[in-house]
Amino acid sequence: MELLDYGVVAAAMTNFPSLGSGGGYSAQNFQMDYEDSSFDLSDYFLADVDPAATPAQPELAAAVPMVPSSEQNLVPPAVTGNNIRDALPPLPRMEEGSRIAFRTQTDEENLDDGFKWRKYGKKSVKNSPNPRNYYRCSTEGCLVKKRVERDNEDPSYVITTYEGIHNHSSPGVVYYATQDSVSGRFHLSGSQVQGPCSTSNRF
DNA sequence: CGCGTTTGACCCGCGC
DNA sequence: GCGCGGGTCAAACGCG
Repeated sequence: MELLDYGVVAAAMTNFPSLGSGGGYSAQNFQMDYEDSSFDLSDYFLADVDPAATPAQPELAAAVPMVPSSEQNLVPPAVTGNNIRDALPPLPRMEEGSRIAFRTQTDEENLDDGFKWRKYGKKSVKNSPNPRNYYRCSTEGCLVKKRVERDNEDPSYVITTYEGIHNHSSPGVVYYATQDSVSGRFHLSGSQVQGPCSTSNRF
């Protein structure tokens, strides 16, 4: 298991833009699952969903711990009220085949992450009673895929695996990073904005 | 009618 | 070469 770099963090934000906001659910304790070595992906997030949390105050509290220690000097001293994409240092370009996975405690099978997905397949998986669903981003020209399956060991969790990077912005979601003055941690917040979907490339 | 879902068939890589 | 498992295709169907 490797630590995430900024590119992966950005991928997480880009691929999961409304985690905790747009879908009507909230994510807390957003962190890497360092212990889980059974997952064969290079990047693995654990997102615990608190259904009682208000959608208006989402937070992805582990943005800073995901930064490799060798690059922590790149963290800006304070980013309050700025777009997270402006606050972070230049991102390394993710290769096309990059993947990222989340484990989310939710009853929702198909999480609303702000993007429009089209289901194209369903397969039963060996050693798992739960089928795996395959989705493609329905935006024209976007080749991002995601797999969604229930956790074999704990059906209350849903494992969502994203493959690829969106070549367009999420419809109507903007991110803000704020820093907790007490803990020094950065908090990532998302909010819906009005207007047409931008199709410009990121960064 | 357009778009999304369902589902069986098909393809491909891998291990034996 | 064969079987198995994972991933994708595409026709049929449903829904607004």
